[in-house]
Amino acid sequence: MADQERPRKRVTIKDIARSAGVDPSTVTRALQGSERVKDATRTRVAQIAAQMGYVPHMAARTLVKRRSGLIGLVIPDMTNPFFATLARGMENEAAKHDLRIVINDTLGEEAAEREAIHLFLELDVDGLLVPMARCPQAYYDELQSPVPVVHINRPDARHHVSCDRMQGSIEIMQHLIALGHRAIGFIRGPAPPGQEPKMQAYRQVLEAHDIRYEPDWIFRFDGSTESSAHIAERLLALSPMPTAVFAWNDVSAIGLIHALRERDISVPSDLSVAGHDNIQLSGVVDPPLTTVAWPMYEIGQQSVRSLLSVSQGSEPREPRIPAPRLIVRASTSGPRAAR
Amino acid sequence: MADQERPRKRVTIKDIARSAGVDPSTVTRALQGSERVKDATRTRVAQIAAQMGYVPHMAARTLVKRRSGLIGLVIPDMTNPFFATLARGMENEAAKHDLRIVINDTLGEEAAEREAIHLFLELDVDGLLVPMARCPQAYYDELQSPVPVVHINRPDARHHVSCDRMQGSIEIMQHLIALGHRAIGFIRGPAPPGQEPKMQAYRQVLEAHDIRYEPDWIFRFDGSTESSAHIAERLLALSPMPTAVFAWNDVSAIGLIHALRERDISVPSDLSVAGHDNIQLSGVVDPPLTTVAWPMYEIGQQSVRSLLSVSQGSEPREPRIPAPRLIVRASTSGPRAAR
DNA sequence: ACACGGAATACAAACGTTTGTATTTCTGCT
DNA sequence: AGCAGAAATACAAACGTTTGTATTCCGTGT
Repeated sequence: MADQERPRKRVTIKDIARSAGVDPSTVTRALQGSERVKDATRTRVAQIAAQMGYVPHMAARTLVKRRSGLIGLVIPDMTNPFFATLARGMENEAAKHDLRIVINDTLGEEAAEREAIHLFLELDVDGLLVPMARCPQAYYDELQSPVPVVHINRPDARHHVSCDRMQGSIEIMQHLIALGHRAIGFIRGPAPPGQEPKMQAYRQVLEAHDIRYEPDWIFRFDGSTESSAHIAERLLALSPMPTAVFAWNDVSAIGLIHALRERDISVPSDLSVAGHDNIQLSGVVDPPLTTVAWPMYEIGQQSVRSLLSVSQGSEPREPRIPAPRLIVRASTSGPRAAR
Repeated sequence: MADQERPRKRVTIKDIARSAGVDPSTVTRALQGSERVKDATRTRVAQIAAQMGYVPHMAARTLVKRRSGLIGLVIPDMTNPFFATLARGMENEAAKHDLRIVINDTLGEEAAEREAIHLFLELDVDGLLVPMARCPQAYYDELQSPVPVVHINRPDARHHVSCDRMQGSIEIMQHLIALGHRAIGFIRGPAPPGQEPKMQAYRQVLEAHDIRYEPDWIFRFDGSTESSAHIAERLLALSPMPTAVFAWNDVSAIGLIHALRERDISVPSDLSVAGHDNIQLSGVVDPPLTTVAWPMYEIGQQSVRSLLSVSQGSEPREPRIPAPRLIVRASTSGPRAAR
């Protein structure tokens, strides 16, 4: 106990230099594998450094090189596995370029987002990756950013990587219609309806098939269990009742299915339900969800590549992102009447 | 287009000094709100700094102050909402002490964990927070760490914050037994059985009630759908069949329920299933899961507090963490025979 | 008028690297 | 042996802050 190891001084390059009997500058060069230092010296220095437990001091390096080798990632909601996958794609690509990703969570709050950006600016990151930014675009423009920013899924931004945000939803709708559904409800999320590409896709496909848009068939989900119950009630009160529902994400879809089952409506025999996002549980839930998977990993990789182009001053070529993928499982089937 | 804003030079304290007609040292002091500078100067400097868009350069500060104001958090699996909540508790507490949390994801891989630690060491973090460390304890000991480390849920570590890892499981088991179950199966995770507190709790409660331990009733879940199906098959092949199953986490419980339903076994009427973790979906799934919630947010807060004590050299007092909480929902009920 | 003391500010060194340039040390060639 | 040229290394300045100490400036009391 009480082993006071704390006031342990950091091993610096000078310590190594002294111990190796060379100049600090030779040590750096040796450690960097520079050609300018003799093989023998290089290995000797490396060995001494390892043995002394040398850890480079990023702050000092950042100071003189004027770049930190860090990329700041601003995550709105760590809880959402969606972003976790995105982050992993980024890390994978960043590693190839000797860059590291540091993450800051914002809880989806605008103030926290600003703070996160500020932290990263102080950290002198080489780039900023901002998925689903909360702050207005104007903020990112004004922020006469000394650092390149790439947004994810914000098509109006100066630099961005996005996959087609309507495509997956269109496929879901087409899938439902192909099954024979004509009366299809939609569950929307917290975003204003006008800015919701899923909603746009919903209306667009209806229109393409000459199906009338029914405002009564739009429901709003706020994340709570009560919300699901409420939607189920409203749904049951409708006549005619829709035969299918397209939910804006998997959680809302699963919540709805549960609320329906409690009311003796079974999915998909009485009503088809499709989700969006392909979260891990969507395949294991009962019934397994028909849903859409976005290529988040690839988007993550691509956004790092774009960031690199931007920081080299070259306009990144329009990124090619694989399309969202429709995943048909058991929560959708033909409507009762059509069987 | 092509607005070349990139080679924008950083505004430094010297720039402000020049513009304000004072010495750089006065600027720092003004910015820190030191008493040594005249009110008028202080406000003038602050104003100029704001107007010039000054952002402090952490690297420089870190260099001279020899502390970064950063805490490194090594997250094994960002995908797990469990850790997201933990991280938020940490952020909340850290903010109170002017500290910031930076996160690095390790995918649960040992090599990545080492790298993460190394990055943080380079970053000169003031502390390390390591939940569910993968690397052997010896690594953290040897790593004659120049920085305090607090582990989460690793009771054998020098400094750690953990909640009682058996308590919740004991309550689950007692709950099942109180319902009348005597034949209870257990689904274990990837960890070796000996190191699994849930398994220990399982056996301990059985023993306390003079119920014989049946090795045949232990199943292993690896995260896949097939694994769930396989467990269901094995379960059905048993005779007598257990009347309840305690699953080591919610995902495995939900997977099992699904596999059972496909085989016309309904939960809880034919078989009770309890989970662990209280993930968001556990309340919304069908049937809603009986499970255990760990106070991750509080653990997060406490671990930052402990880190602070450790870094001040004082042995942190044994942290008081609220106990895990049993959440009884619909996936458990009395066994058929007992009704 | 003078020294005194405190308030306000300026000076300068330091933190740990990197890097351009100068210097030394080799090597091979005549 | 002498020398050019390359190879290896040393020197020194710089990056943007902070902080201990020195300096200047003022008002006050005698």
